Amino acid sequence: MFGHIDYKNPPELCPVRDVMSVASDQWSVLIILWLGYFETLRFNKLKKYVYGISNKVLSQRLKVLEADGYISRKAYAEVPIRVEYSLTEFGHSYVEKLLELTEWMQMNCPKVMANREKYGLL
Amino acid sequence: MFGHIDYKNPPELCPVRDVMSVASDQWSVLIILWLGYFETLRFNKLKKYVYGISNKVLSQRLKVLEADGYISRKAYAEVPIRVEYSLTEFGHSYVEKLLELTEWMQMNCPKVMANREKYGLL
DNA sequence: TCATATGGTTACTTTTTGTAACTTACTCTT
DNA sequence: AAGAGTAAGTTACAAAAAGTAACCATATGA
Repeated sequence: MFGHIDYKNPPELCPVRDVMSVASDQWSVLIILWLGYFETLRFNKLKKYVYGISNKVLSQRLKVLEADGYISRKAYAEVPIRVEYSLTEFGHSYVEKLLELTEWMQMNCPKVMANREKYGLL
Repeated sequence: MFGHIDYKNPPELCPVRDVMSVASDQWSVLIILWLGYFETLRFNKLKKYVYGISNKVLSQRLKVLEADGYISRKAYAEVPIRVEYSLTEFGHSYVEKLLELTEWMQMNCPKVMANREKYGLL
């Protein structure tokens, strides 16, 4: 991220930004966290846990998360078809980092809410 | 985040999601990281470092980040006006967490790029 | 025969972002 | 004295992303 301080460099030279924008996307985070909690989840279950996500965005995110190597998709030729999503080893290493962040969030959430109130009053 | 596993609960009961969506937003992250690197930055400098951000989004983000308590804004009644942004103590505690995440990203960025290549070939 | 289930996709609408020009008020240049 | 420059934004308009809801194939159970 701070590898180059020369801000005139175009973002193409900072792939970290690109990688992060996928991995720390709001929905991606929730998907990865739930897959970390349950070892494997099917499409519709995942949709229920990641409350509020649409089919469209869920399938989009699953694709890019698979492409980036965080999750794996296994389809079983049954009827109706069964598809199972789970974290890869790489995904597991990421979810650990994410959990640290969410713990911080959970701890500091009340503080943020308080700040918002205070700010709103001014 | 996993305080309630009952996925039927509406997201209103999970303010962590709300707080995170502000704090882990793509642009917010970059703003906070740069303010962590330089103690204080003015609007236009910040804009140069956070490469690619627009005036509009920058000022939006600065407002919500201020409201949530991560940054503070000091305006000096000079001509032309001078405005300095910096992290609050709370913001500093957050940037530490963020740096852990970005270090992981930086380390694993090549792996993600490799995964993308592989995936593209199939 | 009609509804149900799965894992999506598609067309359409709404919301969010990005772009670029403009603002205010003072100072420096020509 | 006219015009340009500066700082920190704002605003109107265009483009991109996200949300909504209907639909698809296929088979099973009522």
